[in-house]
Amino acid sequence: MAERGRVRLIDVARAAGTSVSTVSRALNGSDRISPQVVAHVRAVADELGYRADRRAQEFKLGRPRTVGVTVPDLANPFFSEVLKGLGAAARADGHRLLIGESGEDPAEELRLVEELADHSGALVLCSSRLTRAGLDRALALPVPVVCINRTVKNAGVVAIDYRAASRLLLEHLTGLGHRRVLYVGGPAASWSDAERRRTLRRTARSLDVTLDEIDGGWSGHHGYGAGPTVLRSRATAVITFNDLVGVGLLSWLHDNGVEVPAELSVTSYDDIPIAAYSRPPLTSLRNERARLGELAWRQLAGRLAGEEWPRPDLLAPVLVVRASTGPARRRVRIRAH
Amino acid sequence: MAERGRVRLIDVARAAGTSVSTVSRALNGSDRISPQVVAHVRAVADELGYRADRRAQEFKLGRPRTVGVTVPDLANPFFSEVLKGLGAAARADGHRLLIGESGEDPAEELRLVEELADHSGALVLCSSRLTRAGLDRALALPVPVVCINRTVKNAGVVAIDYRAASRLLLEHLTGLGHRRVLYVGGPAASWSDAERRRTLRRTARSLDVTLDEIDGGWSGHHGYGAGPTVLRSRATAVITFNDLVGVGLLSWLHDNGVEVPAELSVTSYDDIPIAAYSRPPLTSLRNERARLGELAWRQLAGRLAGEEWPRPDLLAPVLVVRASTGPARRRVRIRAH
DNA sequence: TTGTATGCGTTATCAA
DNA sequence: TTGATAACGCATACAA
Repeated sequence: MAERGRVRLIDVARAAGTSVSTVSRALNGSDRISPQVVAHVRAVADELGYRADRRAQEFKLGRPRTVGVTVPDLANPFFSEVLKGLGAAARADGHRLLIGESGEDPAEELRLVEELADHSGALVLCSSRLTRAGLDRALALPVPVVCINRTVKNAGVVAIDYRAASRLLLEHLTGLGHRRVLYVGGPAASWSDAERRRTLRRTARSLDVTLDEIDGGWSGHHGYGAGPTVLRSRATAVITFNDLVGVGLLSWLHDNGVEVPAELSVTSYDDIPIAAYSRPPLTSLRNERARLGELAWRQLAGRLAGEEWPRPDLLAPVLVVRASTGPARRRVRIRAH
Repeated sequence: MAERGRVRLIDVARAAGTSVSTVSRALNGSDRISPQVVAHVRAVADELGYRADRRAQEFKLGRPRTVGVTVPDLANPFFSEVLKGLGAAARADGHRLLIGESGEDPAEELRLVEELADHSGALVLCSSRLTRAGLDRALALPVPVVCINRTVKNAGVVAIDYRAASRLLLEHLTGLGHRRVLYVGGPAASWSDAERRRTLRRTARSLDVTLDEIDGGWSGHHGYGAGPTVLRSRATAVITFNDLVGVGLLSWLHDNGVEVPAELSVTSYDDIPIAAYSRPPLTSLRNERARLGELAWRQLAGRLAGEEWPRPDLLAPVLVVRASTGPARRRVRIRAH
């Protein structure tokens, strides 16, 4: 019995010799109804294999219990973890996740957001690549929006505290004697990357560290490709946009005979699981990604309950020191290449 | 103007001085309608900022254009890629992805499947951990189901050709002189793991290779933890369940002074991006994970169009040989530990 | 070509 | 405590 022959409320009512309202009440546990009727209706419903049409229910009831989420890239472990936390929290409150991937493309993300909004009661934008105008359109939609890793007015905000993060990183490096640091950047439209650069610059100034920057990306490929530029620089320590980039860079350095950390220290943001198993293991900033997702749902749940947006949730990262960072070497040796 | 003040079809009709059906037809591009009216209605609709309620539309029209997907673990890059391919293909055909994560738990997966089925027009189970009985219940749902990496009757099937995969791996190893191989397994309820074991055993027999097996898991942690057992074994080559396990194992071997591949060869399944950047780079079986998702959607699309299930799509992997495998050493040196 | 009226499956309002 | 009926927002068969 395919979709067509589906058992409806009225079928149960007929079989039970009663009305749809009674059946509805019996099944939904209303109080103003006799226990015998409830038992009878339940029995009949079971026998017929009745399953309520949840779509019709939600349509009638109003807001869909679905949370729309956009991520730039599903293959990035950072977002996987955020989705995990978000999904678990939302699910615990009876909500589902509708997920869209923008492919790092702002225009596509905007299409996605409008599409998702049509089927969701709330929206979460992970590391949104939306333009300022695009974001305004998103916020004008008739659903509450939380941004993860992007600060925005009139919306929920959950983000990593990059100010604290950058300070932890640079203080660790200066503690090891590094005075010249190179930052290998991330995706162009990334707020996180902009924020990392901004806070690194600021902190570098206050710590009297010389900070150079080059463009990069988000994957191991980008890190490997940055190898030659890194080597040509006069930096004794490198900070990469994330661990994937860091691991890619480590790989290039190894292939080209550069000792880490003896000749060059490498460190990065995020501390995804693989960071512990790279060679050498990567010093990285651990952040509670799953918690980002969880907090996003908390904010949404509050908002849906009629509350105002709370203050942004800022998550402080923890520096996990591993073997990829060590004392700065005395002299920068320039190699031909 | 929040959810309440939403502009409906009837509002547009009133403002345009016409009826709902005319507006509906004008907006949906029906043919039997005069161009002037269309223009007028469109103008009014724009002015009012009308956006059709897609939920109501789909409710009225019937099947939801949503694909429900379950994965054991969102943080596993294998599934991320599958989701990518599936999402892109489904989206190109106007469908969205409703995603649920089972946490490797068969009972949770069953709950998830029933929940997703309530809101989807089709289901994709990625590496389902469902019991036989659970799977039967899933297939009894009024939506078409495709299984990725699990063979099942009366459903769509898209899978990696593990028979070919295992043969590629073992032939590569025997070509290097290995006669004794150890397999570090995956998650308990995993069909993929069972299939890898089955095909490895069979191929090992035909190639006269001695195959030992130990239990493992799916993460780097599991691989690292398997280190001592691996070392105690008499194998000259190790095959791990996937690259994450492989990378974890490499890390342990390095920490304990075991040279790879001089003393031990390591290889695995999947070839996720990180495999190319591990130290040493991992010999692994590349499979087109995104294509798995894409093919799953193709099967569903056909089925939804009224066709029968096609034959299972089997994807042949390609062996990517890197530096983690080399000639078998002559003697197995047993170390104290 | 346009308008009226019905129904999708459910819940909620109102009488009985 | 129950039952008939009106919504929810839209699309469409049918009537005009």
